[in-house]
Amino acid sequence: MENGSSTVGQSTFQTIKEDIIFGVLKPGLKLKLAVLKDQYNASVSILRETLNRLASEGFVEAKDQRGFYVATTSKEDFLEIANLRILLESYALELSINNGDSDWEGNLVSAHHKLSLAEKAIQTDHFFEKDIWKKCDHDFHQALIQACDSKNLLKLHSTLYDKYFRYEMLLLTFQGKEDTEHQDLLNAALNRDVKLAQKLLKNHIESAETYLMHAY
Amino acid sequence: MENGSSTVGQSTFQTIKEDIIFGVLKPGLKLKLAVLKDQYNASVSILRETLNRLASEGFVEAKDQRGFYVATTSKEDFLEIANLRILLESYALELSINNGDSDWEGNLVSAHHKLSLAEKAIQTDHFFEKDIWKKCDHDFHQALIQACDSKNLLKLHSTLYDKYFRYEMLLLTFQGKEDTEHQDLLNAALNRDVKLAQKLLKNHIESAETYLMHAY
DNA sequence: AAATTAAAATTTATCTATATTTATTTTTTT
DNA sequence: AAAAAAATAAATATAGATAAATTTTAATTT
Repeated sequence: MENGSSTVGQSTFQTIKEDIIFGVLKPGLKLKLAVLKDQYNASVSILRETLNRLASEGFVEAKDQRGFYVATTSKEDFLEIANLRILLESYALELSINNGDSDWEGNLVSAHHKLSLAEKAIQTDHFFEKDIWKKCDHDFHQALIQACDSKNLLKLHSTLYDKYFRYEMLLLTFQGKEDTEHQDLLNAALNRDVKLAQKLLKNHIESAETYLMHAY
Repeated sequence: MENGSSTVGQSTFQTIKEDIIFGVLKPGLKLKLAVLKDQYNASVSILRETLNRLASEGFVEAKDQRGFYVATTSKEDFLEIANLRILLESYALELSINNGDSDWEGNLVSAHHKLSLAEKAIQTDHFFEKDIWKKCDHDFHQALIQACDSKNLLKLHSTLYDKYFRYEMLLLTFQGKEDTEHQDLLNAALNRDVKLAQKLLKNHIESAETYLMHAY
């Protein structure tokens, strides 16, 4: 995973965050500075800055005087996150649908197209990179709510999405199911049907939710 | 403002955060490390950790390679925050009212009592510390939603509350108005009337909102 | 042998000094 | 006056040193 970020701090942050999301760094793992130093080629200061940021976002737990740990996972935590994602994404979706112009539609159609390509690829090509699909899924959901006109909301949603996605990665061997959910969501959004879009979104998140809960 | 926090990092974080919320550090101010070093008696490492955390929460803006700034304020930002607060706090309130046991009621009554004392004090005693009142108001709203049974939600709400509160501090000379809003909210919660409580909460936040918008 | 205590080793938290970039300001040149 | 070059300031990054706390290990006691 390349990281063209400008500073060492930025790229270390990105890398460790992704390693947590994709399960490379397992829940509960103690993040010893000396180990991370070698593993990520960064100094202690940079690592502490990074871990503080990640702790603030909730991907890392900072225990006073006894270091940092990868945030633990639980059924309860997952349900909280799923419900919050529904709440925020539904709200953002409504604003966005009522607000979106032709640029919004264009970007949305584009994001959906890329996503459907990735979904096809992932079904045939077994070695298709999960992180590409992740990015497409993320971009599509971002595109849906992009016109909500609230930076604060987009930021909150983005973090929540990442946390939700982490559970998908941890619990799913694969998200191989044939589905028209994204297509339906796209259509509802383009038809400016807020209620339907919200309903579909809720189902979309909850269906993954149900599926994931079995894995626990 | 005392800070009995365990580590230097924790207390520096608390102090700077409060200075931003209470307007000691003005919006847009450049936070030069050399200056902060003297001002807060902390080393560069600690300050960078702190500022990274605050940036992650949105109280500070981190510009790559050109340092940290106190987050700027705007009408739009304030409206976003107020609306998000209504969304999250309403949702949490519903969960909490449906969930709360007698402990919850007890804490709530207690928090309300302290708040009303502080509100009385602030009307007579002109030198009554704003931060005490702030804490009481915060504690009351926290107590309302405490039984929502979602750590993620409580964390998100807490940050949002602080941001909202910052605008109150920046724009309000004083919150001197006689009001029964908190009392009404308490009663609705104790009566387990979700709809009424949500309506009152919305009014509560929006009334301050209207008031603050005039100040801009 | 289990529990307690003492000692040693590890790790975190913190600060300082320093080097390296990058950004900004000032000076010089065209 | 605009562009280029030089000088300055500030942020970023690293390393190392020290103190304080935690964890592990060893020794002692019951």
